[in-house]
Amino acid sequence: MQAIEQILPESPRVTVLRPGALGAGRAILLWVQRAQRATCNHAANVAVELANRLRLPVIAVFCLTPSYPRATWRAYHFMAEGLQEMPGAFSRRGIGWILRIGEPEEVIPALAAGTPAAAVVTDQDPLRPGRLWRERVAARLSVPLVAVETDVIVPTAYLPKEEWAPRTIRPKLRRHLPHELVPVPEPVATVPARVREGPDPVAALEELPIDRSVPPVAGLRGGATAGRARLERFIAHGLPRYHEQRLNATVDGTSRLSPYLHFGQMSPLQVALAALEAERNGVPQAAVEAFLDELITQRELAINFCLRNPAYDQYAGLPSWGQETLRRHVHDPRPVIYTLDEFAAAATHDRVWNACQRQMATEGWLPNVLRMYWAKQLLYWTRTPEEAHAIAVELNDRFFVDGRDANGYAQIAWSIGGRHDRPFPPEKPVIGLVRPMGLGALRKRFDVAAYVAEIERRAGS
DNA sequence: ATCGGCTCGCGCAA
DNA sequence: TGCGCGAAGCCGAT
Repeated sequence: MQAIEQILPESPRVTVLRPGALGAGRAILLWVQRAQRATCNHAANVAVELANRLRLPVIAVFCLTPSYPRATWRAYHFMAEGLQEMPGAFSRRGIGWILRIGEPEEVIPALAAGTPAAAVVTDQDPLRPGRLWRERVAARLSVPLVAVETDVIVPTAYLPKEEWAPRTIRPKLRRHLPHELVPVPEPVATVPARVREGPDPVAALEELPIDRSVPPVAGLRGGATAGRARLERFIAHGLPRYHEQRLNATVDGTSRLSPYLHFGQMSPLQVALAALEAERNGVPQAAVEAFLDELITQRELAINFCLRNPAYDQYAGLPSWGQETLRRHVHDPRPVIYTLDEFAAAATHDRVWNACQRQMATEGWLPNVLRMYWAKQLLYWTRTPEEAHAIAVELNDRFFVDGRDANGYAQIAWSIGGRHDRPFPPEKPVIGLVRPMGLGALRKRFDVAAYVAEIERRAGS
């Protein structure tokens, strides 16, 4: 039997997680985990090309697991709406679909043995839970496992070290963009798979032991179709003035695509190509440049942080200068201390902060500039910076539809401890040299009172 | 209204 | 080894 390494495409996106000879299987399994979409998916392409060569069908599998840390009804509902579209979307490429409830390390090896599969192809995830799943599945499989990276524009293999700041990663990413910012092919399976198996994912949530205290967001729909509609709306209305308005929390000028990107319902490449297309159609270059810096530089810096720093969601993940300066001020008096529950209930003395927390709790989203203000204020109202960091992660992951995401962990590390940032003297009480961000910074960008009034109005109605 | 200075550490030039 | 410069700030001088 042929070794898997010999028939895979030579690509920095492809990693063999379990080497070996191809099994005498009847299908290639495509284990869908992070890239929950049927198009613009390099993992699906590798699976289809491999299967076509072996004259086998491709079957996509998704494991709906109840055990994901801090799994909420809100996030799972959004994800499940996306999963509902997948059997149809995959069938247009001749790919089958199986949805199973259970842990990947049980479901995937059992399915691979039962089918039987010649090999398993999956996507990549920079976060700890996804990496652990892949390790455990690889250990239990008896056929090869191949991971294909499809949720970054520039493959992470080109960035083997932890990057210091946007200015260090930007030129490295830029060098690769001419080669990476091109449409991906959409090969169709020549041996179609007709299998459609598994419960309706939204209905299946009823049975899962997830956190029901955080309900789905009213009026927000998950899935590739809703994501595409939002992308088109953003390109038409938000993108042309993005460079002027992205820090204005009272204008809906940001893309709000992060939940769709988080669950892989959209590909960042597809979004970037749409922005470049808009530039050819007359959208100002400065606007597109500012947007692509968020989508590519900042997003892939966050992914690099999570992939290369084992403490990405912990206090130890802050840079040493940040930890040291916070340490020096750990005994500075704090005017008031709140508990996690008081924060979660938006019950502080700060109306602006409470408005942020309220929007987060009801809409599962917050404009970027307010995420920073929100996180930085926690330093003043907790006993230690470790506690501030832990509370930020806890509330981020509980309430945001795009929680448990590399972007969130990087943004918290930036806000609280200056990761990817620099010191800002003079040294101030509590925060030391960490860049301050008070109401003044917000007022420079938008009408803060109008923002608070709008959130309080929505909460009252 | 705009501007420099404030600190730290990286990346590059020399 | 030196030098320029930076995720979204703040303060005070002009």
